[in-house]
Amino acid sequence: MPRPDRPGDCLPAPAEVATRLHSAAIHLLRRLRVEDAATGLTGPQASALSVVVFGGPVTLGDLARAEQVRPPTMSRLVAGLVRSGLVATRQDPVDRRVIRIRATAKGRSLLQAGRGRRVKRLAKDLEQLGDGAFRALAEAMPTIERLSRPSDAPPVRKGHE
Amino acid sequence: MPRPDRPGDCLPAPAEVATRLHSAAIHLLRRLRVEDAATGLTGPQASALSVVVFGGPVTLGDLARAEQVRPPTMSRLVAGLVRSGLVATRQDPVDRRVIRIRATAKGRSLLQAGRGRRVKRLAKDLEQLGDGAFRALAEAMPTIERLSRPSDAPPVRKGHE
DNA sequence: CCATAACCATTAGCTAAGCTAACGAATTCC
DNA sequence: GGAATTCGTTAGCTTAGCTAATGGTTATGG
Repeated sequence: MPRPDRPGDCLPAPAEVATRLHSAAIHLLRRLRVEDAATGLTGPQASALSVVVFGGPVTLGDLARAEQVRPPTMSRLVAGLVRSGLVATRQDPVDRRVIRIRATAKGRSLLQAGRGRRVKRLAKDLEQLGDGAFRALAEAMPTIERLSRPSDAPPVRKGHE
Repeated sequence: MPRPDRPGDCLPAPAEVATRLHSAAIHLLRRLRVEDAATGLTGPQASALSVVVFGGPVTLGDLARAEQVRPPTMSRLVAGLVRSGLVATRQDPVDRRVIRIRATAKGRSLLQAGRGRRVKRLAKDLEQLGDGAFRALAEAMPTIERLSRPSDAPPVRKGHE
């Protein structure tokens, strides 16, 4: 078992980390998409729903910014979620240009179910990882999330749990 | 500065790691897509080209399996790469059903250029990470790649450098 | 106080990526 | 040699992204 953080071992080049992270992200999403299909949600829909569930009532523009997507794209995503009864929109009474989007009870429970399903899928692999590898992953998560967020992170609380 | 791997600190729940990894992968890809656009390649095209460049001549079916995609999808991706002159296809002389896909010189140099551009984008963030965070990320990379690959990893060498 | 500017969301129209089903060509097997 | 299998492609659909243009609301300023 290699001692990972001894001071002398050579760090990989940033170029290599960037490329491998890119490739890994693509393939990870492809794997998880299989599980997401079971919820009836696509990846982007699930991600947007997560923001709505944990971030409270939010406007479409905020949601688009949080998801790093253009307003028309988010408009269509939200339309799908409304059609499925997972979120509800309401016109803001004070500024009638904006709409407030909030999750329904159905949306909240579906998100929980999706999480359960995704976990069940990864559980096997996470078990096989061994304590060291899992710990390494857990410790890298904040860094990965920071990299995944644009340099000026929006104030919208992503609220994963 | 927190000492990260002391034995007593609590590990996060696998459910949380799974969900956060899912979300981070989505957002990371969205960020990198901006840079990929500069190469004229989309994410899936760049990923497939990477396999062809480092994996040597490969059949379409192998490529589809390596990229976890159905043959028709890969067929279209390869067609785009051929149209751009980045890969060349040739019929296998012994089994004339299969085609051999290999990278052109243009394809190899474009992949290098794309890597450089992606690195330049991430370099700023990687610098700001600090040594500890970068090291944590580097150490988690093998684990992430393992999670991103289907349980029975295909024998095709992905060869990221 | 009304006109113009700015802002928010949507519509229209495009491209890319993913899928299944069906098919043509080539190989293998009996 | 004919049937079954395998490989790749074609056809047709859905979703996700984008830009440009539009309509409705609010803010500004002369």
